[in-house]
Amino acid sequence: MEPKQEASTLPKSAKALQIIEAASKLFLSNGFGSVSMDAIAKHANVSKPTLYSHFQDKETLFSEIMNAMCQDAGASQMVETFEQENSSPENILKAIGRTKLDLVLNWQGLSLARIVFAETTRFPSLGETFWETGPKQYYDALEAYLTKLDAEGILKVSNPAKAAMNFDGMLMWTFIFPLLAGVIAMPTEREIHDHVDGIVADFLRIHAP
Amino acid sequence: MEPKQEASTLPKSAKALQIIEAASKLFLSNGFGSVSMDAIAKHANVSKPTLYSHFQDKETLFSEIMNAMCQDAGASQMVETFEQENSSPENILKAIGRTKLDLVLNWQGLSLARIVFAETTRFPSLGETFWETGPKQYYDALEAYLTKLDAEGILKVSNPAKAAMNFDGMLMWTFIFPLLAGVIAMPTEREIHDHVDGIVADFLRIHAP
DNA sequence: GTCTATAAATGGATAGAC
DNA sequence: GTCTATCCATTTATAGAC
Repeated sequence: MEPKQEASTLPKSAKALQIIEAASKLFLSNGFGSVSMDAIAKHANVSKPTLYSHFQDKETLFSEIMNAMCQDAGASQMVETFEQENSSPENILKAIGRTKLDLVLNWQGLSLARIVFAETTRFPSLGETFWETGPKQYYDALEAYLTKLDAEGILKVSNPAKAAMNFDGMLMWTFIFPLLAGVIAMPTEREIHDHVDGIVADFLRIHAP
Repeated sequence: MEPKQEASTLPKSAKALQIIEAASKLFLSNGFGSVSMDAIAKHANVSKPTLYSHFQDKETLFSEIMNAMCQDAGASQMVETFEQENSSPENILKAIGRTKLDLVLNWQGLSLARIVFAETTRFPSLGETFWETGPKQYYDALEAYLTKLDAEGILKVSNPAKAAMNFDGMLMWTFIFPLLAGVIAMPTEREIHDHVDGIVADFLRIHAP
């Protein structure tokens, strides 16, 4: 077997991609335990031996897929928006808030959170990858921005790290908690918009100089 | 072992209680999928036919136990503390905050949350029971208290329901989110105490008249 | 009512043909 | 590399003895 110039990202064959796609969907929908390798093979339109030729076992498959998903979900969106210099802190914070909520408040984001929370005791790397690639980057960036606002005297933020978490807590909790408990429907864009405006107003009041 | 006038609440035999106790522990530790009826029978020191004579099937057993646990966890602690009239709003809010965090930030509370979030799609009644018996009662009581403070002009709370959620969000998020993701250890009493003080200060600043 | 033993089905993983 | 067919362990659930 000669390696051609095929392997650009990583040598993933078409079958492997089929498997990953099917498994992702099934794991997100049903968690780890109640998804069988039979079901994955069936939905991917491959046989079980093919499945096992690409992935060592079920745990490895799950770990690889979920870690990749955490990275995709995190890396893509958390680096932008912050500090288009020509906008007011109020508008920047609103943009940050809406970006965050848009990222999380949808079917995939919620499912990912469910899985991470449920399976991180059995797969510790899952929680770590999720945290490092997602929330941590967000909090670090937000903390840096708040530190800057404090240094410039625009806001008074004595503990930027705590302030970032509290901002995010107010932002998320109203929606994420009842959503995870399954007692409300996904909020509309309008609801999200209004909520963010309210939270930013509260936050600015807390940290008024 | 003769059953005397034991059964006060509901006719639960000794064996049934053994089963419930063992199953509760196992479900909390491992979720629904990966706990087998064999394991439950074994830990309860009963045979499988005995297990099945008391509970129709695994799903029913899970549902019954978890719903009962949600009720226990909710009913016990949410009704007290509010409004010992002789204390300042600041101190009452701090007491409320500490009570809530003490209730949730422990091994059982966290496990319960994991299960509810993970399994509420398959067992919708789980999320509903959890919400109605726990968080909802808390938020209703807090909302009522904030409404009163607003009416008395002590604080300015234009939307008490939202304010209650935001208070709880700031209170919980710092701990609950990284705990669920498995990336921090359980906070100490000291950390909780300091955090609550900070949150209450922020909340009072938001709603200063 | 409770247990031993087992049925019936499904799970993860593999041998061997193509 | 892929599939058919299968192995073996485990799972849910029950029949029948005590």
